[in-house]
Amino acid sequence: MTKPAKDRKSVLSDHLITQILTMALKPGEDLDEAALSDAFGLSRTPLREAFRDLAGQGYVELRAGRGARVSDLSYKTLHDFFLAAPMIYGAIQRLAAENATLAQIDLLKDAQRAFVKALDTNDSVARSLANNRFHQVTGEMAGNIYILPSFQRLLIDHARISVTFYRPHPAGTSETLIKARDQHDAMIAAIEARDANAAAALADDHWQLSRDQIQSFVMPAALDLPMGSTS
Amino acid sequence: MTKPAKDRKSVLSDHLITQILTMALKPGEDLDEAALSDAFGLSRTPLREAFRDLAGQGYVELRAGRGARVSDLSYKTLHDFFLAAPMIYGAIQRLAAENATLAQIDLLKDAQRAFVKALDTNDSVARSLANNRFHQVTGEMAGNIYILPSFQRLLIDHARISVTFYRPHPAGTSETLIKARDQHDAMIAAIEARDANAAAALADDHWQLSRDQIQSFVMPAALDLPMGSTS
DNA sequence: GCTTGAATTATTGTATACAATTTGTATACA
DNA sequence: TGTATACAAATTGTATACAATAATTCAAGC
Repeated sequence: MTKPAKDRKSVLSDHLITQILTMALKPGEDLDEAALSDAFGLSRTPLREAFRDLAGQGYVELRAGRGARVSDLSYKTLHDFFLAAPMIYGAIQRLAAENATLAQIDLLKDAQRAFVKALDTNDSVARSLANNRFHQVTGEMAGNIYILPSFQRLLIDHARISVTFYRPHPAGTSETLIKARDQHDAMIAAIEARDANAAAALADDHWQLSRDQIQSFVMPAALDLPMGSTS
Repeated sequence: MTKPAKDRKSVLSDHLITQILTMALKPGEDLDEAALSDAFGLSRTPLREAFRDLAGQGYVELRAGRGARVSDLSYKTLHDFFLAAPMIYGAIQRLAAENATLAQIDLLKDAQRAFVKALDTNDSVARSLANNRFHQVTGEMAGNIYILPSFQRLLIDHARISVTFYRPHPAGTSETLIKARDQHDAMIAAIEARDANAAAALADDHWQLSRDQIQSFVMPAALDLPMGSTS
């Protein structure tokens, strides 16, 4: 009845990845070898190999003699993030438009359908993962092995930052999310039309949107009430 | 007398890294666990961990059930390389100029001194490694964790491509290498002056030089002899 | 009461034994 | 002669035992 070890290992990896992307495992949190090997029915050897794989992809950090912990997400990284993201995403979008196969375009449409569906459910975790999936596909489309590593790391923290600076919207889907959805649609159109410039420009728009979202979180719109009023 | 295992492990990693960068281990060549664990006095467990670390950094590839082999270097990767390199190196140079500490600038000067020294010795392997070291330092200076992963992968293949397309020069140091040396000096000056634009422009020049070198290798200058002449 | 330091405990790192998979080889058959 | 299949050998993956290292506790001294 028990699945082969190979499967258990990838189940563990997938589990940790989603936990990290959705911030269920917080940055800096450390991973307990004993507990996880117990929980997933793996001995420590393959478990530690999984940790190393995740470290190579940037999900966790391995400190000698002190085990693995979830990668940091500091103010410094936030700054670096918004510096690097427009350039890398722009390059990925441009290359995606130039190189995407028809099969990949179908995958992107599937991803977008899942994203739109997630918008309806109001499940912010599902939404973030669906968005992550969408951009992962654009990365596959671009297919440049030198740009991909940086892009993947950006995707990790894109998801985590989105969760951090997400504020639940009172009623219906927020304007920001509707814009994001429309931008995704425009990206698909640009890629399908092989219009690299348009795709790159859309990447910029997408980042403007992300920056705005965070700014409005840090500096919320002033309440429309006179000072000192009691509710 | 035997050193602690921790050291043996890093010795192994360093050894493999230099072997791969200098093409002593060729792309696609596979690494023998048994032989290496024997040679470096390590059991297979830490050895396999080292393989995974190197895989995460892009030196080797791990194929399930079939061990590790040195990362590929195909025509496709060559194309991708020259597409990505100017953008990434430009960004690194720009950020290096903006963020380098004085201590790091000293390190860069040390690296350049070593590079110049290697030019004199006519040892192409030492030269390539010294050049690699120089650019590694610029990466540290930039200090952007999102751009670094792609930059590191470019550095690996920068070294390997240089070795591949290097043609020994008849007498003295080749013009290309002298130009490269001068560009390095200019980079140091730009970084020290905090001139990000100049630093970025120098990255472009550096790439033009690399492209020229490869083009002259692929398309050698025509021999100045009439057809059919006998030597 | 706080700091320092030794002893204890917990956790991480390595080695080895065993299981599972893949690869190579020889033989049978078309 | 070429292909398929069964067996053998080699290699890779996992589990567990042991060693080394880091963290914690508790007591003694300042």
